[in-house]
Amino acid sequence: MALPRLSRLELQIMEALWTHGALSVREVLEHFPAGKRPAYTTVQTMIYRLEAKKVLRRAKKIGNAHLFEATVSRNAAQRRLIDELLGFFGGQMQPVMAHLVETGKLTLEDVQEAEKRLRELADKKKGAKK
Amino acid sequence: MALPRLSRLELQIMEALWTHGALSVREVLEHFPAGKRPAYTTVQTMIYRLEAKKVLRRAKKIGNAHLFEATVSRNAAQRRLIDELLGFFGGQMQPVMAHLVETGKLTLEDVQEAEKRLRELADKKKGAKK
DNA sequence: TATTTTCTACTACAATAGTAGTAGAAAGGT
DNA sequence: ACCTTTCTACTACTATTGTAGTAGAAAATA
Repeated sequence: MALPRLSRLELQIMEALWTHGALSVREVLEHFPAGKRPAYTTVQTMIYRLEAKKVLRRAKKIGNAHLFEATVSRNAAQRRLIDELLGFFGGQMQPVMAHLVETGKLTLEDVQEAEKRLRELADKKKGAKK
Repeated sequence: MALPRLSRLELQIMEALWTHGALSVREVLEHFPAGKRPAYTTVQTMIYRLEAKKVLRRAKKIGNAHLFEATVSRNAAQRRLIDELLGFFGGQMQPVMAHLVETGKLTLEDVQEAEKRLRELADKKKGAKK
């Protein structure tokens, strides 16, 4: 089964696990920006749901608390997100790039790095074919 | 009020309006890929909800049918989507770019165009400052 | 060991999203 | 004018997401 769609809150929780490894409910909670922390049991519920979706599992137990760890990679989840976004743009990347450039989210280094990669891929393809 | 978050189905409906202008419920329905068309009233319900959110309005009436048109631009909606995506990546665009390149979603032209834009912006900034 | 704290396991409920049926008005065709 | 089709305006129900309370077990601590 492909990895399921993760909601906003679910992703925030997974982020904590991807970044810090196995965590308890309380630790996940504490990785939320103070001020906008949901209730302890809210995080707990979401973690249980993520467990049901099998994107995380109970790794071990410390004291009476379970530690949860991600079972899907951040990379896979990111790809899914990106692909969904692409869906809306029907493959048309110009507007996306344009917006990223205008708002300064994309640096010259980012772009040059991408260009280098593209050229490498192009070369490899040419070499392989015929 | 900022434009509200639009769900998947809502975006699909808006897409039809952005692309084809004012449409009736039935016309929007027909712009769904045959095979995965929801019921007529499903589309109708979503359109009513979009109307409540004020992202579209009744433009005119042809026969007994209303024609609906978008009141927010596709561009604004796209920006919102992109910004949301950025949130998850914490501004780190490398993984996004990498994925786009690997999967061939980004062409060399796309990247070069972006690079040109970036240089223009850089020049303008330098000129303005000092 | 008695008390307090902290967790787990459940349950509950509101909001949003997706899906669609029904009744009756309006238009269209014959 | 009458039957048929097409719309509108409501209503309804399910699934998902976000949010959190409660009861009781387990651990920490006084």
